[in-house]
Amino acid sequence: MIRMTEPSKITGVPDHQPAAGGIAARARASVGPKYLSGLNPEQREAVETLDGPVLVLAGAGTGKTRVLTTRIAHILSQGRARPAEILSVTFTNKAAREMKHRLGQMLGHAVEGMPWLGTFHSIGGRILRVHAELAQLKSNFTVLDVDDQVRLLKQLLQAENIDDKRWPARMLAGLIDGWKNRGLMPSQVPSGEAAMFANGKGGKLYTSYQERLKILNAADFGDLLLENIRIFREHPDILRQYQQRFKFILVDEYQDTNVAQYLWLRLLSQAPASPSFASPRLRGEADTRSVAGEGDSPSTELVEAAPHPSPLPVKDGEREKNHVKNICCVGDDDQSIYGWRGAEVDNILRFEHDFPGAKVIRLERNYRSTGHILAAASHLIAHNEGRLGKTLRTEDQDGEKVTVTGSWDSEEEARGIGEEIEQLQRQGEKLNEIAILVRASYQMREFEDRFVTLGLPYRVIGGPRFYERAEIRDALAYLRVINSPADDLAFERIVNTPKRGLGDATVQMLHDHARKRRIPLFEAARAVIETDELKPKARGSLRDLITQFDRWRAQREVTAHTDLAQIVLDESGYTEMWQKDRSADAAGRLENLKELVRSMEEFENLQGFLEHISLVMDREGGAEEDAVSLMTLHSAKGLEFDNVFLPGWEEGLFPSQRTLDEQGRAGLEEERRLGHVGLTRARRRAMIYFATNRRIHGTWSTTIPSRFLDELPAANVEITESKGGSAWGGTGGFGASRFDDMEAFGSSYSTPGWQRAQANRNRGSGGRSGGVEEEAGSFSSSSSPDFGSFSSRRRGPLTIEGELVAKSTGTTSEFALGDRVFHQKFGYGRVSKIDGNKLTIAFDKAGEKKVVDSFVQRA
DNA sequence: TCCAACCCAGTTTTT
DNA sequence: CTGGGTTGGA
Repeated sequence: MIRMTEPSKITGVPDHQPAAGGIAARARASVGPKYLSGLNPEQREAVETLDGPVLVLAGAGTGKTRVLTTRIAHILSQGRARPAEILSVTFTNKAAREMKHRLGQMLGHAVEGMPWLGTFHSIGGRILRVHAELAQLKSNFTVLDVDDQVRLLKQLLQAENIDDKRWPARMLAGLIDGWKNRGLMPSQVPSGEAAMFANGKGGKLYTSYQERLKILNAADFGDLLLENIRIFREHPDILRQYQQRFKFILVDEYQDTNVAQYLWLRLLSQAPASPSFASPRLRGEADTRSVAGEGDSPSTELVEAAPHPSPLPVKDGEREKNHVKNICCVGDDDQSIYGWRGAEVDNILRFEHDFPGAKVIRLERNYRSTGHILAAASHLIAHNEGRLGKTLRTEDQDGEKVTVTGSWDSEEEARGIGEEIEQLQRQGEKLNEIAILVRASYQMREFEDRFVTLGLPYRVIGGPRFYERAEIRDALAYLRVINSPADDLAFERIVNTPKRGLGDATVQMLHDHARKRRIPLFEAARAVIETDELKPKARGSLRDLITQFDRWRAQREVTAHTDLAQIVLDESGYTEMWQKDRSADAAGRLENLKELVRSMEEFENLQGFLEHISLVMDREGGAEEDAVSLMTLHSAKGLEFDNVFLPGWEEGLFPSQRTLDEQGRAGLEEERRLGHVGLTRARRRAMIYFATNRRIHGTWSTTIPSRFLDELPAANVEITESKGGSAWGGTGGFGASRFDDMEAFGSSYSTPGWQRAQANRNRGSGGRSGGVEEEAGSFSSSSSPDFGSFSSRRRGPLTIEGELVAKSTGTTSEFALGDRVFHQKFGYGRVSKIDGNKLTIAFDKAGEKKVVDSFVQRA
């Protein structure tokens, strides 16, 4: 059972990978350990070069994860280090899990867990908990999510009397996050930048934000690394301890590291400096002085500590090779797509400079895509200037050319792709092997509507992650308040959720009280209910809430933490709140809550659960069923599919105008890398689309094809007509030939959705220029008057339509007019019209929609 | 305190 | 055109 979200698909390590080429390699392979067999010479070199800094430039589909895991296995089997002496960092939990999984397979569970294999943040958090007191925290500190962060900043803005309309808390959160990404503590923020926010108050706000965090015993994501860096710099003995512990360091996705992560790695990667041995000054150390002397004049600090665009270069001769630990960074500069989030492509581009004597190994053999796809992707990315340069090659066949298809508008684009997917499905392709990769998430809607109409199963990848969902955060907030009564942010979050009549006024009052007496909100509440400052109603419900919390805390001693969570959710009325909710996603939310409680079992106790949850939780595994995947190009990184659709290649959308405006040439290059990532997701077929007209913010505008289309090599690309026949073996072009195809397929494949698609297709690309007026996701076309002009010309569709009519007059639908139904996407509604298996439903929330009956169930 | 009518702004996302 | 957030009335 392999599903798209399964770890095994994250990076392609195909079974069909040829044996290592080259006589020497083959000879070695025959004598080497078993895990080395099957590696190609470059991969093998990357695995076996254990000493000194190594940069593995691993192009898409070249077996990057395989190299990383095999390298760890090699280190262990060579006895060079014990599991606990290897630091191995990834960006995502998914990647970390995947590595653990593969290591387990490779080593046959011989090695008990790798304690230091994890994400930057989880490892940083772990280290910070050990030395929490050095960051004025307790070891059980809370990791704040974005919501908490923003709420806290809002309060600070209010306290400063800053108009949070003009200076939104979210913006400040972004700024602070950016500073932290760059490794800047409040005192190190360049004054110009600090002044940008709220007329010069930005820096001060950052400072007071940090102070508040300490009081709340909380850290945000940025702190997990930044506080590590601070501790390492201020306490060389502690740093040395970690330097000695980690004999080997491995880094995944190095191209995505930001400055803070870079500094963190740099500090850890230095050979432990023995007191008797004067170690050369490294980049990381140079900064130490400025931070250590925080009271010093700000000017020195600014000069030294504002590493932008990248920290100070290491001067030649500053370091000898044997002072750098065995660090191996794996990455692909051509897949760096997170610059806007603080990632510094520079880190990977400057690796050799930062780590003199570094061995650079290129993995260029691609085991994923066909020749045409690879050529197209390589050509495209070759237009970038800021890159180290790799040329992907494959021993696979050329395969099918990459197709480029123009459509009149985005709706036709969605129709065309929907149709093509059904075509592929007919050819026996699994929907799981089909993906649509969009630049911006708003493009998804059109496809969703289309797929709902067609009854085509699809799944959206990405979107809000599990622990980011409101219901999960609410539930966690309850548990946080139980765990630590001083967690004001959590208390504030749930004090009136579900509604208890404790609104802004009450909360404000509690705040005043708490601030005056310097006590947590919860304690303030306890005090306030003894007074008559609140109206009886509010006072009563606040008292009830506090009594409940006291009871839950008492229960904590005698109840398993999972049971406690269930009790809290039920008794607080939180479960009930969603049970009463009639909106479409209420059921899903209740399901998520169950999942949350279930997931708690993996942890020892409530404390342990809360400490890890914010770092480790991610979205649920998703259904196993066969479905088309719909996601952004960004979330597609690391995945692969046989068939990949790339819609929306238009100037302004892709490359995104905003990125171009804000980042200029660097932005363009990042967009191009995004295109490269998109293309290289495809194993066998890559299909690019562009539309001439697209609705942006509600208004239609004409667009021009993306410049990236011109950058594709003509030899590997085929321009098809608005619904190309040739892509799947037809004669191409429209008119009679395509029509024949339809007739041929009509007999064996005749879902109503498919038939509608045929009708729509003809309407959209043939007769009229638009389709603009058609309501998205509706069935209007199949019964609209102009269908006549279509059917009068040809017999085929008429027959199909005949069947459809015959079907609709029968009593095939299990639904009756006025039935209450539930739809996965639109929620509850009432059937207002029935036409065969097509239902018109007036949804409570989503309005009137037409859907296939198999998509709804009786409510 | 709560809900409904307005108004405005509008990529990409992990931890 | 949508959704989020704010404002105004009950």
